[in-house]
Amino acid sequence: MISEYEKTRNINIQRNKELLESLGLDKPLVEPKEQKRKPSTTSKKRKSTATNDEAEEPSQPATKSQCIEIATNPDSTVRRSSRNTGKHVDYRSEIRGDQVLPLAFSSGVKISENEGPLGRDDGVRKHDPKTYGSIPGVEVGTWWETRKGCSIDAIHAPWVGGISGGRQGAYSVALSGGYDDDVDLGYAFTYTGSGGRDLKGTKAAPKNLRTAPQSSDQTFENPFNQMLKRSSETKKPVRVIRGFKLKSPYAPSEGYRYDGLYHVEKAWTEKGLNPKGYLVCKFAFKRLPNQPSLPVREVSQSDETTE
DNA sequence: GGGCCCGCAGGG
DNA sequence: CCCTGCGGGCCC
Repeated sequence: MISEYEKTRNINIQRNKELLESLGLDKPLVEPKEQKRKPSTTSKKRKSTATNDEAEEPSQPATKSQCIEIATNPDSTVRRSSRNTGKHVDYRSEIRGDQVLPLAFSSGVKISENEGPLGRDDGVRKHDPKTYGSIPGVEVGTWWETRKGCSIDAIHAPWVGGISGGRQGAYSVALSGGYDDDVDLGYAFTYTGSGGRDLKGTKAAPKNLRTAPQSSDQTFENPFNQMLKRSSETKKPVRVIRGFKLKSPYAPSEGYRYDGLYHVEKAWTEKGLNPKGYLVCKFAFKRLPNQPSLPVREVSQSDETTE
């Protein structure tokens, strides 16, 4: 028995896929090369492309070779899971003891060995997140345990919000599975806008939430949705991070990963995947060429509730 | 697992 | 100031 929710979701996903196809986004511009991870033993070097300024120019994405050359530091690859926070897990002995590696590492979900926050530990930014294009020193594939790390490294400033931007368009977006009918092809994806959620709850039950179910239409009046629409006009590059909650083969198994620059190809509205069919703002993203290929999860996500 | 409630950075 | 938002921690 397929639930109404499932049915609507399948329809929406199909529609969004067709939309991406109609835009020519069903295939990557460049076929991803095979991801070879050579077990280098050279010391870690972090190339900081010292091209600051230029908030107007899309800065160059890091090349693939740059990322691969970063060596594996055995001590720094110890990965903590946000799900295990406060559980007093000795990750180091876990790895050295029984050779169990965290999934994010063993399945090759990372591209770069970079692990944030980079640079400073005091939480002060070295770079301004209110810029278009890449952030100096932060390679495509850089991984953080929490959204706070993304913020410190100026990749995506908001700790919760999915969209950050300015007058000429969005600076960055976070894909974290907030909307079930979004389609993620890696090199292209659909994204749902902000708003239309009742974050306060009722007077009787003031929840003071940060996220909540859809309870009204989204519109392009919403400043964040407006920014993304602007992006589709100005073609400013948008930084994209993918989070572990995203249901996609391109999602990291833990934490958040910087996946490089995308363009917003189209903005539209459609009936969203919610009980009342409230309208949502939708956006089609396309990844810019000449960036490291995205890692794919080996374990397929068979979390379909097929019963 | 789910419910609740919190700080925080950003934008108006 | 105010309010928002694809987190996260804690408690159960």
